Amino acid sequence: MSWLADQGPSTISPIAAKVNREWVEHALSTIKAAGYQKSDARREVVEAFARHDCAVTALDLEREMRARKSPVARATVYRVLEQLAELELAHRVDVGLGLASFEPVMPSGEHHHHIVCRSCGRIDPFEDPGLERAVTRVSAESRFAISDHEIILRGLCPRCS
Amino acid sequence: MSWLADQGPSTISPIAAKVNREWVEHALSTIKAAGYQKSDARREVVEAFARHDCAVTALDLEREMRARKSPVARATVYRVLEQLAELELAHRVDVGLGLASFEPVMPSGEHHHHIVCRSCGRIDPFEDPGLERAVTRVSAESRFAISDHEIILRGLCPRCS
DNA sequence: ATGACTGCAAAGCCTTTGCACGCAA
DNA sequence: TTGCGTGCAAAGGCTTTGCAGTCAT
Repeated sequence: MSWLADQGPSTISPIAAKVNREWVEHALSTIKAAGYQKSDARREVVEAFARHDCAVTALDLEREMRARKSPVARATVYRVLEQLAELELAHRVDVGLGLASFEPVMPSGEHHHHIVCRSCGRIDPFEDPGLERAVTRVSAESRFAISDHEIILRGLCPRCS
Repeated sequence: MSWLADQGPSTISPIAAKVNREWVEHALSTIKAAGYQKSDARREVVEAFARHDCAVTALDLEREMRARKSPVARATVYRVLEQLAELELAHRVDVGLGLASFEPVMPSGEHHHHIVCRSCGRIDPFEDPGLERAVTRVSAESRFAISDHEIILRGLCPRCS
């Protein structure tokens, strides 16, 4: 079994949706406040990222920007994503496909988790308040200072089962 | 921030504990039943693996076996772990450190989840029946045929916070 | 004897880093 | 002008693969 991604776009984010302007502004102002200077490349990455609300990889973003004729160097994509993660504007999620993916952090605090098909790699997001409460309780009981959590369900999607 | 592991043994499994004979026998018989033939290298890997009850990487196992003067080629370690995963004797867990780790699957079905320190990389296991019930409920409600789940809490360990 | 398994080395892939150039402030 | 930011290419690190030799059956 190969769990490394192949050449093509990952199944994580097949489509590029409309950019989330609100999030972009939130992100850009946070970035500015953190002392970073303004640049086209960074804005491109932030906007490309803001078209997603579920896990995307750096390589996906690179491909999308190239397709839109606003190419940004791969290294820069990684650097910007790293900065976003540092500023808590992005969370790294690791769905187990061997490559890092990220998703935007909503200021509202709302977030979701992932169901991954072990056959086709399809990823669906889900939310569940009860589960969320349970995780929050466990986090509070822990001796760690928990700031984040990740839940992944694995199985076969309707089509593959 | 570098999230790739460095050269040394990962913090995931600092010590090699006593081998779990019971699990080894369970594994070896399952492997045999699956049609694989007997070999020293495979047995070594299975035994090394059976010394762990939390996440270990292929490279950890390679190092441990070499330290025990029973070296097994890296490629073989990966191949055996892959076979174990296929036979559901091991689960791949992805704690987000950029390398794949595995843990033995207990026939009893008991399992735990992980708390990862985002500063030092320390990984603690935890169990929580209430959380487990919530995940099970969500899994059942999903349209996927869920066979497995993974929960990761991230934050700062007592020493780092 | 036949096919499976191992070890070694090379290749692949994702990610990071070094460095020279360009741009923001 | 100063130094941050970018692009390119090379290096790093984990994982996989090809192949020849060895071992189980």
